[in-house]
Amino acid sequence: MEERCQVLFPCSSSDHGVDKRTWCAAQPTTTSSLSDQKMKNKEEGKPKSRKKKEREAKFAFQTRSQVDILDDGYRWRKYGQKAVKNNLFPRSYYKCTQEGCRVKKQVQRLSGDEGVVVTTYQGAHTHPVDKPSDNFHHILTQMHIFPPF
DNA sequence: CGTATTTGACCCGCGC
DNA sequence: GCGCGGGTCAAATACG
Repeated sequence: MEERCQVLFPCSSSDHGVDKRTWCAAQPTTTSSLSDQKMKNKEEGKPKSRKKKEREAKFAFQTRSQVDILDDGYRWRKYGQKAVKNNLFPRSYYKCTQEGCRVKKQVQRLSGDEGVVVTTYQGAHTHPVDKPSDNFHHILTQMHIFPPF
């Protein structure tokens, strides 16, 4: 099956006032220190390990595809799904199954444009891709993005 | 039986 | 201070 994913446009700040600016949050600003550590343990307050939490590079792009999950060659494990406001379709959260690789990605299908899927990547992989996908590489090329993917 | 997905609970930052 | 919106965990379930 060849899911033809046509990249529409990356999330650039040079918008024309479209309602797609919410995805451009790739700013390294210390927006908020995510508590990626154990948050469940409220018993232990461990006030340590409070370092600067610089945000990982995050970039998003939209594609026109029939399937939500684009095959970029990596293996992802779904760890969450939440419904966002102003969107009829839920947003899916994925994590790279590679050990030590904390790359996250979220997929969101736009309501209104059912064929449009927004994919947001966060972080860089520590391991090379095992199953290269020419399709995904083509998308990155169109976006002028060439990370160590 | 091991691994991935599902799904509700939980947590946190922010706006009011 | 509280409620909302968004992000993550983890137990249960599905699937090979």
